[in-house]
Amino acid sequence: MSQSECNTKDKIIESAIKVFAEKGFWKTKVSDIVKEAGVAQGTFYIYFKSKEDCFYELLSTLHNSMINRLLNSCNDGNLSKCLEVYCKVFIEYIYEYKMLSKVFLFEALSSGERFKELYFSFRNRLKKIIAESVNLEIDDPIVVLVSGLLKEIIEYYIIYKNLKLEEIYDILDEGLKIILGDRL
Amino acid sequence: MSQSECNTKDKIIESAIKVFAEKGFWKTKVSDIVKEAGVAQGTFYIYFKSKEDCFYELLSTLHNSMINRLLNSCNDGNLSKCLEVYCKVFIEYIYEYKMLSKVFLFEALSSGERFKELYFSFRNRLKKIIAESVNLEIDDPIVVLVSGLLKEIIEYYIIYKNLKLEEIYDILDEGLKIILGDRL
Amino acid sequence: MSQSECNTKDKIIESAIKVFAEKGFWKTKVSDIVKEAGVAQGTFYIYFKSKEDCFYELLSTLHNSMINRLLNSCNDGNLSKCLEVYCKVFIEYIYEYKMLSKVFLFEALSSGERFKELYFSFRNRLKKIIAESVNLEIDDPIVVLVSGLLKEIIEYYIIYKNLKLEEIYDILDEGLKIILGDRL
Amino acid sequence: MSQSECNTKDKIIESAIKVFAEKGFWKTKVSDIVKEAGVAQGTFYIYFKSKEDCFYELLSTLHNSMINRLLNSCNDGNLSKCLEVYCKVFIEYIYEYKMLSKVFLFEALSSGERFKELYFSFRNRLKKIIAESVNLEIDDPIVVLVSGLLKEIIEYYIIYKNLKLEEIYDILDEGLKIILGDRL
DNA sequence: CATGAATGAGTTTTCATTCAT
DNA sequence: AATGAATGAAAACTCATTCAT
Repeated sequence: MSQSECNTKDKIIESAIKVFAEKGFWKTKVSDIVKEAGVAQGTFYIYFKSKEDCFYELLSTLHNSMINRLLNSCNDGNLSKCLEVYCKVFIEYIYEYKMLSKVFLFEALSSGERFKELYFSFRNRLKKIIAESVNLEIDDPIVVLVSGLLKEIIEYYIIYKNLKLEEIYDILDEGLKIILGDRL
Repeated sequence: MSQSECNTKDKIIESAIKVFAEKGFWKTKVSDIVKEAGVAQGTFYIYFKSKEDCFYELLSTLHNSMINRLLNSCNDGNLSKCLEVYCKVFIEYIYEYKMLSKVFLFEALSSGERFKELYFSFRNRLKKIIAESVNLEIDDPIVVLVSGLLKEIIEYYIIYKNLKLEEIYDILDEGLKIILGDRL
Repeated sequence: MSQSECNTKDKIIESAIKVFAEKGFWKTKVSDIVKEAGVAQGTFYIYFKSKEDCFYELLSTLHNSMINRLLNSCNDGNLSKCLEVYCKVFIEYIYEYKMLSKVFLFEALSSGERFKELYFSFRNRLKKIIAESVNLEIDDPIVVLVSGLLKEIIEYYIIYKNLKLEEIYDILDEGLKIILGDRL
Repeated sequence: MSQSECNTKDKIIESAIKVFAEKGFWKTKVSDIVKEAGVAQGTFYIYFKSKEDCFYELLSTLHNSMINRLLNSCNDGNLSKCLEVYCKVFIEYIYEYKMLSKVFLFEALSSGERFKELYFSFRNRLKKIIAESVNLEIDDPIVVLVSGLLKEIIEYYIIYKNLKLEEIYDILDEGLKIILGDRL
């Protein structure tokens, strides 16, 4: 890849992330993205087959980057220690990219079939990581509860109430304490 | 003539629910709704100011009907008994209107600011009912966990995995047992 | 005509005049007129074949009423005295129905072929009256000048500048003095 | 390729002028204009925000071009000579663009508030030029009469009666003679 | 690669008019 | 006569995508 090729696509991706985060999938126009990126309308279609394609690529990339960050965040032998770390790293990540996450976690489900699949594949990977960290099956009630707790924290306390990270950690800790009980 | 054939607004609402459930907010066209209802394009605009307005009215109605069904479902003096009943009634309702709920619970967040507000106001009413049934504050970790559990069950086991109602109840029960522990 | 028939049509006419005067031909909706009149949409079509027809009837009526008022305003043997009276009565009439006149004098030309014809037939009747009052042909420069003076006064000093009637009369007098010169 | 084939905006403007002249503001559809221009519907909206916007731009341009032609038509030191020249040049211009002028002089008043303002600003510029050419104030009866004479000639003898230019000049001369009297 | 003008199918919305009651 | 719900043909405007330069 030539340097300039790289830069142009990166510029577009950066802008796409920004605009999608602001407006959501359905309301962002390709023209918004290219204006933000400072490139011509046609340039967009050199790098992406369509608006949908661009969104899809962004989603995949973000999901992979999240999963990787999670996997690299805990090498502790103590398994249930890892669960806590995973949850905190995940929340921290979401917190950092609040607007983006809103789109990538809550909009995917309504952006078409392809996106629904992508979304649930991500959810499954996440649950598997949680499950393995406590040596349980993916459908174990403990895993279900942790997954629900995370979703609730993100939707309600990060996106809606916009609490500070410390307050959010407290809510997480109290939740995990109840779920894990003696296991901790 | 049956009731549904008689009343034009009802015919449109029925069709709108059906089409929104199938296609989601962004992909349904007013022309889809009126075709389904067997009325003229202009007729839609006699009863609704716009597609958005129609969606909003449907959402409000559905939310109110859900809340009312919940409130009428438990007169038991035993509070924590009510929690279980509420959860089951709620899940049963969602289960019954699976496709619709998908749109109304997961699409609202990405259909514009008005809808986000409506969604969270519904969420709050729901959490308040849950909280009161166990005599706790809305931000008590127990309430947070129950809310997350319900969300997880709906999103994963009803919408995605499409499990049978009994299996879903089992998951709910196991979850509640862990959350409530000795309180049961 | 029965009493109630009369009343309904009159109510509609009154409202039509009001709404046309406010919004002009193209921007008034039949629904505006009937709302103003307090009758049903369909009632309009009992009395008028179409919106255009209604406008046409109003125009004709108004024109006739103007012409009649003019003709009855001067029985003086002194011809050039009549010219002055005619001009003042005409201006007074226009002044009284300012908004309406704007529509009926300046909008007709752009509301379709039928209306253009009606407008010019009115103009001709008016010029004939002016011409006869000074014993001249319709194309005599004096008549041309008087007609132009009236149009200018209406358009500029009544509609645009919104002057008081006395000021307008002064302008008229000065204009007529120049046009008629020794004839006065 | 000729100039007019080359430039898309010019093609649209040319077509817009033609269609507006034929049908007037309210009856021309954007689809008429683009059909005439041989471009796609969307292309229109690259160059104009709306039909109204297009009409406004055309009006402004035409007005400016008229005013400029007038201002460049007389350098004579003899002021009242200039008045005659101005009137003839103006009438000649109108005569040349008969259909267009009908729309632009008589329709503007009924095409919305913006257009009314534009129309009267043009009228004022015109009257100022006339007034200055005879060293008088804009509200001097002489100016009022000249302005009315022009309006009458255009409306009645050009647009309605469709006389030849020479006949029209005769009417103008006779009118001016009466108005200016000894000043000539 | 990059451009950006051009495309045109697609969608919402309006409103004069009809007609069964 | 009166109603007003229903109609459906228009019309304006949008925007993802293409393609000649």
